[in-house]
Amino acid sequence: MSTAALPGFREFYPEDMALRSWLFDRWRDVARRFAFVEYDGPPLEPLDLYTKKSGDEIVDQLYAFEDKGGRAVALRPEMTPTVARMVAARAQALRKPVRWFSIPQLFRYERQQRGRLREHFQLNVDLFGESDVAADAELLAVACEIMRACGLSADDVRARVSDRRILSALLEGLGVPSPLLGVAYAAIDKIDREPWDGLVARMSAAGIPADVARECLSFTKDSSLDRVRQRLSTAGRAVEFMERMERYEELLVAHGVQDYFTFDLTIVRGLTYYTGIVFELFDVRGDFRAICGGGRYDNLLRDLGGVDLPALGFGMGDVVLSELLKARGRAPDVGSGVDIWVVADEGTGWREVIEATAALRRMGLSADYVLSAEKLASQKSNKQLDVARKARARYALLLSREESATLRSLTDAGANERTRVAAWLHASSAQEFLEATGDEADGLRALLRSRVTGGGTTDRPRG
RNA sequence: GUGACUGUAGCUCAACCGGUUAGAGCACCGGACUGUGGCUCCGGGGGUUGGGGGUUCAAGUCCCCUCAGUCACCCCA
Repeated sequence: MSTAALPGFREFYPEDMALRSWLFDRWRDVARRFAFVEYDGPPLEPLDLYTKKSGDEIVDQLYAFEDKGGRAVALRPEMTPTVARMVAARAQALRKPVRWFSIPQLFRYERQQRGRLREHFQLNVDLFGESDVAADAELLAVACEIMRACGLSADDVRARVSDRRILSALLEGLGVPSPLLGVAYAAIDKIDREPWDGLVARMSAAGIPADVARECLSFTKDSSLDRVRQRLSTAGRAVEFMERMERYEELLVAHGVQDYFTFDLTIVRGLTYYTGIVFELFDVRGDFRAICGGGRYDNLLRDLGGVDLPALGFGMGDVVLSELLKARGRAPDVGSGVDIWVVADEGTGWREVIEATAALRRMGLSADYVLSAEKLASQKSNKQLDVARKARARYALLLSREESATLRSLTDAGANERTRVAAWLHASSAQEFLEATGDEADGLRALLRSRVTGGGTTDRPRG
């Protein structure tokens, strides 16, 4: 019996955890800037929550079992049913529009591949109670600004945007009978992955004339807003959807994210509950799976037995995005160590080191030292500095007698300064330190200010 | 769930046609040296060659099974 981690489940060593935290920080920060607030729900849910609405294929891949009370339960595979239930329960009381986000860990039992595990963390951003297309644009802007916050420009990633109502109107206009729209969707979904002859053959076998099938593929493949508008000029309802899409693009310009926007009718999202504009984020080079996907699902809350509230949202997983960031060299330098390494020098010992370290820690700095009292006594200061460098400490504080010390930068040669330890040794906060030191210890003061104001060490791009 | 390919130290890789005690770099640990530095030198720990079975005088190497990973289907958080 193996006790290794289960297939498809990850262990986060500190360097992995640093990247994950870095990513979560960016997710939360952008969501906050867009005025979304964070919520969470249960990781374990009644099995029925998913079997009722999510479709059979998702049910096949559920982590489902019977608990000790005989209940049929499942680890959550997606967040949407949970948030729909939560919003529906308080729909009357919530101020609209409702802007919520969450970072749940989700589970699916399926064979793993690169970018697809049995567990992942997924940012979910949802907006309830607003049917205006402005909400659709706002939602995509969140996703695009997250890309920007991660250092990914429109040269790296693009949003491909579609609307199934436009696609279906177009296909029907081209001569596809409405009962066969599903067949056409399936073919269009594979438009870049399979030879067209095979796709046409499959469509004609299902009853779509071969020339119509070929026209469907070639038109959707190279569709632009202008071309589609010309083609749909006579179809009344489709024109309304096109005008909505054009308005959407204007809004994206105002949000400053139009560079990321691409109109692309070949996006066919799998989930059946989408009702309007849908989008996916892809890396431009096409090396990875979709980074993010979402859209409008105006009927879901009503269908789940709740209230009738328009809704839209997206999910963005941590796996593909992390891989993309690493592959493009945009992942942060996560090897950074502590702020200060305290060194015993000139006959000082463990007592002085620990007292100084404790004071630094109370100020809010991270501080470390040679933990073994025996080694601390025997190791020369240079040996301790080597240890500090290997630990990637940013500064070393060399304690000497007369309660003074030298602050030495380990990243910036020559940036040294003397400080009187006695002045701040008993400070219990950053504020006390700043008051006690006055004009002295500029380096320490600067370090402290950068730490207190949130200038982290983990947001430097890797070279 | 189906198929193909790949598994050697924490990482990247060696090991001739099947032939002695499976090696190297990086990383880690200890020491020497160096008083503005991410050196240099010496030493050390670390492997049931994914696991099990088989063929053979002899298996990291060949065969079978299994587990894991990668890729393509399926499908898509």
